[in-house]
Amino acid sequence: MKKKILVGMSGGVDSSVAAFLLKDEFEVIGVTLALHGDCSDAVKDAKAVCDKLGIPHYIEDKSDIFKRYVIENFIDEYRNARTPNPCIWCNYYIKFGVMSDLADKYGCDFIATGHYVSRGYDEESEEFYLYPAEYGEKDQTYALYRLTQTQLKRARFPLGSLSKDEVRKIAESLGLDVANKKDSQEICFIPDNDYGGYIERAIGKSKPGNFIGPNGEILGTHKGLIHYTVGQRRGLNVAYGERIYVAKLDTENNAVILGLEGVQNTDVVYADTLTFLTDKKIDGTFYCDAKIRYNGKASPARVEIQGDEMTVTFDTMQRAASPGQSVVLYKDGRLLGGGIMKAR
RNA sequence: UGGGAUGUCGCCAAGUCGGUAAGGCACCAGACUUUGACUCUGGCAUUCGUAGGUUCGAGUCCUGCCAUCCCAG
Repeated sequence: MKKKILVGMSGGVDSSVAAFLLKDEFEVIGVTLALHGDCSDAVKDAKAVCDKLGIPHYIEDKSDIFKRYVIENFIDEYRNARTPNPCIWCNYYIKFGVMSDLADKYGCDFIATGHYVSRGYDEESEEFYLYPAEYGEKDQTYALYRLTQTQLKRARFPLGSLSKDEVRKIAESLGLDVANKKDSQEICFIPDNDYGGYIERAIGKSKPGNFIGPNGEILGTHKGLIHYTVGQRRGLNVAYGERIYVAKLDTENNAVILGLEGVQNTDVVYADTLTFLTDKKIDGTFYCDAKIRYNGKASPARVEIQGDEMTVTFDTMQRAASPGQSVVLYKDGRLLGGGIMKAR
């Protein structure tokens, strides 16, 4: 008898094709989570796909827990002049947290998503690991670095070795309406992409302050710290004569410190809230590859871990490492783990 | 009030002997992107403080006026 697997269906191409690919090996059910706002389109699309694939489809409203674990953290981080990455926590708490509970509820052995990552099993350590998608440009390991062995044990990622093109082709061949649906982007719970406005609606207007130039001069008035992030150039409305970037958010003085090209670069970042995919103890100093943003490639770096904090020193300068974002480590082609960056 | 200087796009700024408005920054749009950013591409002054004059033709020459800045008072 086939094992039963729960596929998280967002209504997009990726999860749809993932569900299809698992049909041979598993008894598949599709679940769409209602997490925020109006999900009717996503639900409708996912339902249509499931009907076409001939698998059951369920809808689960988890907006309360999404709000508590993802949205509130997002707002809190901005309130502290940091730049959060909500997708990281959503994957941890929702996609592989809540979904695990749902797998139990529906009697499923496994959980699958449409992430472009691959999972492997290491005989020696008897542990599962994740490694980047074959087509690197779509790799999503960065967003999954907080997963644990427990979560990994249950997870399946059917898209790890496929390209986006192939996935769309499969969807097309199945006659799925979502085959050419545009990729989702931006923060899912902020459809108009105005995160500043979203936060201000939640916690009130952010307090304006000064833009401080490279020589300590006042260059203008900013709209409130939440509107800026390290490395940002656009939207400053400061005509300095050459490109100028946010170097630092100074919460003490409610000021945005600006600097010329180069100030946003650094070769060392500090992180805490560490987590690793292995259950084994990771400690000490070692070399590996690391990256500080979702898009982009990992660069060689030296990692020094002390307790729940680490210092990552890159061989080459990195652009715009913002407190609140994650630094993710890779070793021997595998996802190792990572942490949340903080100001020194 | 005397003497000097300047007034070209939101900001900075090119504009020879008058020949039919560079560029940078900002801004806007698009591309890229399951986070924030970055980056890239495209757009962006029928008009040169203002009113006249000279000229085939003026941002560029002449005159008046206005504004700003500086030095004298």
